[in-house]
Amino acid sequence: MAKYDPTVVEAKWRDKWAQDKTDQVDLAGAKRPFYNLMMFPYPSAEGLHVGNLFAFVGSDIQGRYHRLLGYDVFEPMGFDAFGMHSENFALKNNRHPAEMVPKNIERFRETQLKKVGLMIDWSHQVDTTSPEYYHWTQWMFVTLFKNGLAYRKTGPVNWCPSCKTVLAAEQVIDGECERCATLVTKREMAQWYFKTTAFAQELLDELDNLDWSERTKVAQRNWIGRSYGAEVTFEALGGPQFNIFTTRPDTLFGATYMVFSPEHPLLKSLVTAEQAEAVAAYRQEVARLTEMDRQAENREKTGVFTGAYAINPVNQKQIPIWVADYVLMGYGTGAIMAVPGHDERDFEFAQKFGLPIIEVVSDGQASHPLTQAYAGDGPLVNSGPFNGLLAKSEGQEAIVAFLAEKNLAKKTVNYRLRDWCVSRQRYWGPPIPIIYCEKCGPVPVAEKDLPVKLPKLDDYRPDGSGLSPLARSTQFHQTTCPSCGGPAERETDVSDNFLCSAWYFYRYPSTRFDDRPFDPELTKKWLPVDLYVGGNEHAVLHLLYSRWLCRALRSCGFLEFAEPYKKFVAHGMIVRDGSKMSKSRGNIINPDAYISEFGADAFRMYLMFMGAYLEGGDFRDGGVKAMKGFLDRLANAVLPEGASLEQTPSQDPETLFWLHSSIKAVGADIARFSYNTAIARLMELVNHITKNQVHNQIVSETLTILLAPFAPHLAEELWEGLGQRESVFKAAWPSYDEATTQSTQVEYVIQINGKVRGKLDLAKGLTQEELDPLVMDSPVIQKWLAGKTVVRKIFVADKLVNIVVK
RNA sequence: GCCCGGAUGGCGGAAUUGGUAGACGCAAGGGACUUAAAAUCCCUCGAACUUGUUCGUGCCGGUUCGACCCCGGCUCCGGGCACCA
Repeated sequence: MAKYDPTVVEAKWRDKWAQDKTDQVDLAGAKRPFYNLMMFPYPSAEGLHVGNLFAFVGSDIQGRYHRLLGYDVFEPMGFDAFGMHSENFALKNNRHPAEMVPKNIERFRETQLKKVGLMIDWSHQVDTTSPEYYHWTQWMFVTLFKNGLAYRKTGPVNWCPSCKTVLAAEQVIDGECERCATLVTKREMAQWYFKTTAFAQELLDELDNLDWSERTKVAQRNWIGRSYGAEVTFEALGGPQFNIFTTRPDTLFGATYMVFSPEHPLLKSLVTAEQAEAVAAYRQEVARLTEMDRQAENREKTGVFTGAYAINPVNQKQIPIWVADYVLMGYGTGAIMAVPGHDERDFEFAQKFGLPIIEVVSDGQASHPLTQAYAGDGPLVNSGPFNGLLAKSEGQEAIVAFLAEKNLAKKTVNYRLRDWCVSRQRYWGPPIPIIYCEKCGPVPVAEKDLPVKLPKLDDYRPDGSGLSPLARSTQFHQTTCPSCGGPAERETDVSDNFLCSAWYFYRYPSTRFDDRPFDPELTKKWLPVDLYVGGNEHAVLHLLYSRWLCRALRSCGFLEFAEPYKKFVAHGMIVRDGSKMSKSRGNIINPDAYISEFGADAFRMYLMFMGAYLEGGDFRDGGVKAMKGFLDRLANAVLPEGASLEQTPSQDPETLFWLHSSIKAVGADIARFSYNTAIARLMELVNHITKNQVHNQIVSETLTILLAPFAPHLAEELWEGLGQRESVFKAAWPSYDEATTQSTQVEYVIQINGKVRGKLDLAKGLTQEELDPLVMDSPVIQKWLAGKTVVRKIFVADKLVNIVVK
């Protein structure tokens, strides 16, 4: 087969696959289930971008490869269509998301996704905006609420003034809104939270046992942020007791003042009359700051004395209590003991406000004024009975034990992770299924009344009032209490879009059930997901939320496993000509144009060839065309024009060597996601076949199967051309003979003092004794040995001889 | 600041355990075919010079018979965390 027309060939097989249901799997009857999941896209109006395709194709190769290995592969696709991305886009274009989103989905699916040659079982789609789906998203909420894992609380929240909604901590990136990069501010609001912190320890510990990309695990570990320390009880002079958290209880004797966070509830009762005004002013000033301002790098410390004193439990010293915004209410207890001698921040603060600095851990130098905080280890000094103990290894234990006896300290663990704020004051999301009754309080909507349908509001703009646009619909928010039947009001916020995506993969196998979110039998059979491929940008968002939800559902008795994904692989990012793709640079790749000109197969192969899949790649314009050229050569190597294929197996040792080592290498490369080298192997095999005019049925069939995961349309066409009736994906991945992959001849490298001086083509498996005379007699080596003394000879079997001379 | 990655020809990138650096491809140059071009095929392609030798995997040093690979110290780039006590 010479040059082929990808438009014709690909359309033919697309239709045939649809007609024959080639990509569908018998979920109930599958014997070797393999759940191959890719991160579902949000159907933006711009259409599928090349990053989506890069991700999908790399995942699809795994799906197709596993199918050829004999697995029943389930590779579903869906649309993550609720959320601010869709809504903001609709707002910008003055349209209604309920009209725009279905059109985008249609376009994504029909004119883009289906043309890429993904092995998707379209009979099990998920659309998070359909009531059949968000029925169960709401059920998740109700279930979590009933099991004490969802609660409502008033407190400071992250507010995006542009999106006019609150955000979860995970959605605030460098103080800015993840969606629109507007500076996030703090606002006091009543919001719904999920208790993510309830499983912080488990989520962290289990990372060690997961088969995940290491960098994803590192990101999660950082985010969960566990630190060991102690909670110590101080007493305010003539006032209440309060707790502080510290990771350095060994430095307790060095505490020269205390700091309360401006949001600390105890502050009001501590402040003295003289300082009340100053503290109130300071608190107001802090409240006005954006998150960005407050956490800005190198920002000078600010703070105000409260007038109150605390008693240090180790030595009964009275130390002043300050309020400062470098102490955060959301971490630990919102109050700290300040040890300026051994903490940089406290040191800076003490310097600025002239507070005393005491050295309690010796840095090994004789007595000297401290010019910076010393955070190293060393013997305790100025610490009464504890002097001389090694601070970190001995002092911590001893001082905590001493206080614990009086019930004034205990060892604790603190996490950076916060509970997940799930309320959103927006329109385009699943309404939170809660009803507020004056008598009964917050009551979940009865399961029989789910879903709470999102009403069609013509004016769905967020108004910044702190209430969702749904609050403007009396018809929506006025209802009756499910518990007592009295008049009640609905919650009008919708839930965070990340709730929709935290459970979608449970739904795929069970899309045909409308009386349960997921079927226990099918879930048992297909979950957890065997392989999940996606972008690392979700390392602490989607991946953490879905891990948490899995544990939550298990603790509620709905799942039998704790981790949703057996294996997660983070693919790399694509750049173009060495720089990031962006609209402003105008260097966005339009996949459709390449696909219509060179075909999906050539485009898939180029995407996989341009770099390491796990690292990402650099897209160069000529690449797709060159890849089409390779596919033409490959087609002609499989079905040579003007020649017929010999039907008996090839006897040529060189051809057999190439064939078997290609099978071995391509399989191994796919297994380790090294697609670029797998394709390079295919090129080498094609080069061998072409150069040596190998016209052989078995060679052609093998090459076709090796190609199939990468270029499925062309593989089908060639397979048919080879006289096969069934899909190539019903064939089996070829096996290879290990002995044949080992050639009998080996090139021995001869080094003199580690430098290559010659090569000898000899039989494999020679012993040092056999090889030695051959090496020593070879003229090239003789030349180098002349006038030298051989000191030593290093022999590496089947590889090299290194002669060390003087 | 702390924690992860990474740096290899003109370019994208290979190198499975410390053992031939530059696989595979792109671009470029030369040639064949052609009236010509396109397409295709063949050859060359890290650098330097004395043409068979020296140098060469971000920089400096070390270990080793031998280092892109291991160790110590840096520089730059990408990512994560960051006033988290």
